[in-house]
Amino acid sequence: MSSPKQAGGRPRDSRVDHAITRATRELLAEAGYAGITVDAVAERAGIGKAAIYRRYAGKQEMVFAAAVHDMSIAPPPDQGSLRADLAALARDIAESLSAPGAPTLLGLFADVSSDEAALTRIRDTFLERERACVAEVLDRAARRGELTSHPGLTPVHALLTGPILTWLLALRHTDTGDLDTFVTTLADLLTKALTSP
Amino acid sequence: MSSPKQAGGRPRDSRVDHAITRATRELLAEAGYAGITVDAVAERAGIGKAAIYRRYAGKQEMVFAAAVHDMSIAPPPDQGSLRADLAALARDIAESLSAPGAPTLLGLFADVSSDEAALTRIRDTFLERERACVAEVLDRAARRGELTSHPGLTPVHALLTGPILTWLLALRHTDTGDLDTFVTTLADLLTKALTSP
Amino acid sequence: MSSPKQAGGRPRDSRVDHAITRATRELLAEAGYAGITVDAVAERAGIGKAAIYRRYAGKQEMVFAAAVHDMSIAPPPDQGSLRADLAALARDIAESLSAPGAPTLLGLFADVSSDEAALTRIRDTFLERERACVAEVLDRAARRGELTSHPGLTPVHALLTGPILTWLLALRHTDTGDLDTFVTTLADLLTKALTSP
Amino acid sequence: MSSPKQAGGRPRDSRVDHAITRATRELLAEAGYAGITVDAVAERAGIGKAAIYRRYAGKQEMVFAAAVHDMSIAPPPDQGSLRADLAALARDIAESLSAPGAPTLLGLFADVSSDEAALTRIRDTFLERERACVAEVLDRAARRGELTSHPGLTPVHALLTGPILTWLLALRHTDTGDLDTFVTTLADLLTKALTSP
DNA sequence: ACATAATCGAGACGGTACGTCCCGTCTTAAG
DNA sequence: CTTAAGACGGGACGTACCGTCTCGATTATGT
Repeated sequence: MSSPKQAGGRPRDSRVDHAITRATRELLAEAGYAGITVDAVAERAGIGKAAIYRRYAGKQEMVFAAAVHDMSIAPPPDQGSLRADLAALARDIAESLSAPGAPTLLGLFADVSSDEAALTRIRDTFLERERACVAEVLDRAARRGELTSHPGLTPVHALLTGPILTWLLALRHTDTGDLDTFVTTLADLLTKALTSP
Repeated sequence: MSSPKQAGGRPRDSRVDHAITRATRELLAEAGYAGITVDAVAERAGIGKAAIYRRYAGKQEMVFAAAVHDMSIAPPPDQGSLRADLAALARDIAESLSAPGAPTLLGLFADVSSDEAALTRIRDTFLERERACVAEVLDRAARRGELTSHPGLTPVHALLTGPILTWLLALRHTDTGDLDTFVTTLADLLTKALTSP
Repeated sequence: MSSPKQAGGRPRDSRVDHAITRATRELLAEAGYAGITVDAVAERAGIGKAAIYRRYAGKQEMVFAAAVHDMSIAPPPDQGSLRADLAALARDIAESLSAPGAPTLLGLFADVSSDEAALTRIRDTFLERERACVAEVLDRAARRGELTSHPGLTPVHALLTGPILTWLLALRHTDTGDLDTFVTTLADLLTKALTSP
Repeated sequence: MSSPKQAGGRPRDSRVDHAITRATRELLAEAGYAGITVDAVAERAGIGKAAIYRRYAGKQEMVFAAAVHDMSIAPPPDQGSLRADLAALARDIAESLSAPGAPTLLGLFADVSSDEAALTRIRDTFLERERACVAEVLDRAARRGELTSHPGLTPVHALLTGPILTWLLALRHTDTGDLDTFVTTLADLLTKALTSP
């Protein structure tokens, strides 16, 4: 993101970095991904546009940098069982994707969907953390003896994140239940799918 | 979508409708949702912009109309078992979401995420069809005696569509397998989850 | 300046042309050539920037079009003598170059001095009119018998316009006299130079 | 121009002064007044921008300092007659204004035309030298008895510099003759104007 | 010898304007 | 009333300069 070059000259002011990130997050929350503008971020942050474009190649990178910061996720503490671990992880993922995260992430994916390099960067930054959490949870289950095998990391990851994303985006308004109920049901179904012989 | 007013005067030219739809789809494939412009569609279609805005309320509606046409799905013929039915349905959904469907749908969702009315329209047009297919497949399983109960339509729908969407968008590049393998694994896991006691 | 293409489509709105020209002239008078901006012109005129860039290739062309309109010059009515004709013409030129004309013209010359094509266009539009006036005045003198020969159109033109421009730009603040006095002295000296054997 | 403060500390490096001046002149010749930038001068000179702003209050001063260095003129040696003196002086002035002098001077005048103080500084530095030369030439003529009276320093100055500036800027491309011919004609006409009874 | 102080190149800073692009609307003439 | 063409007001984009500032390093002078 930032240029690694920092030989001579005045160093970057970290207060500017924070001001950009904070302003971006505020405006994402207020106006959403579609409604954010670089000029508005600069004005809100009290900085010049050049300071933004010195750090990020464009609006997408700026938003990405601000958004992923809200989406940092860590493996949940061991809950004692696969079902409880999955429920905890699902709750974490759901929280990280909640407003304004999900639409922002979606807008980003849509915006960069024809830019393979940018897509890869987003994937690597955001998805890899989730993937590592999934791997940790499955490892624990294997160590407990709950699982002797599983269908692979990617399907489990997809079955965990995909339904949550879909529910938040589209099904929330259809469903009669709330997010907690959905997440619990999801963890339950996923546990069955993995532990069924 | 189209204006209901069409009393007297020259009737709309249906070739214009088709030209708009075809041009939109071509440009979606070439440039993606973020890269498409109304001017470009009009030029490619050899028509005027007014002809588009007479039919659609905006860019989003135009794209939506063109995109959902590729996404119409119907309940698959009875495959004899829940597992096979789920696999067939998953395959149909995966196909309907394949390029350029998924990023387009995402861009639309992101664009309209702050417009509740438009969001509802997209949801109702696109998701209801899927939901009906899921219901049909579950009904068949119930009639066969494979299922005595299930956790509700929405969770099953989410567990079917969500992982496919996520895999197409993000995990495809990580996974070693192909779409068919993933879809089969998904149907398998889902069957276990539903039929496990 | 304007594109000659005008086959189909909505025609240019002449009120927009006038609004641009008026706003440009007002802002030139208020802020000078260096202080004018395209955004300010658009705002003052109550139009979009695109309407300006549809007509002019850039700021320079816009300013030029507005400035030359103020600088139209015509041969003065026959004053009965070369001296009186020159005095009248000098007065006209001085008026056409007076604020904000002279600095504007200068800024333009400086701005485009490395663009031979633009320079030629300015020259042709502005200087040719003056040159024709000089020619007319010399012709009259020849018909009256005041002149049997003259050193050429260009030197006379230069001796008329050059001193006025220089005085307005630089010497006005040094000189004790006013513009009228200077113009009279100039016409007097020029008459002597031309009629001296 | 330069700050008078220079009590303690590291003294200014005169190589920096020369590098600035040379780079400014090179870039003026290449890109003209409108095309020159402070960053470009600094880069070309291999120095930092601060070194420029430590010496000059702004771009205009920097350019002015570099440009007038090419424009210093002195009274020509006595040529024995008013006509010859004027021709020699006209030639000197023409040379001092030749590329890139004239457009640069113009750009400066246009840029500072709303800044009375800067305008005065340019005028005093540049025009006063010319004015002194004109005075010297007229004095010689008076001492020779060629002139008993003249219309004042300012008109003569305007009639000498103005036509040359105008010719260089605008008429050069129209005229069939060259600068030498024009300068000779100018000196001739000016002599007639001054010596005619 | 060593602190003081102004210099140096490099480059980030807040601003401002540029010229381009697109949106959704409006205005033509032709059919 | 629809059509193709295209101008309209509005507004965001990303770039380029301006003149200021901050960094670490250098280079003289005054003690």
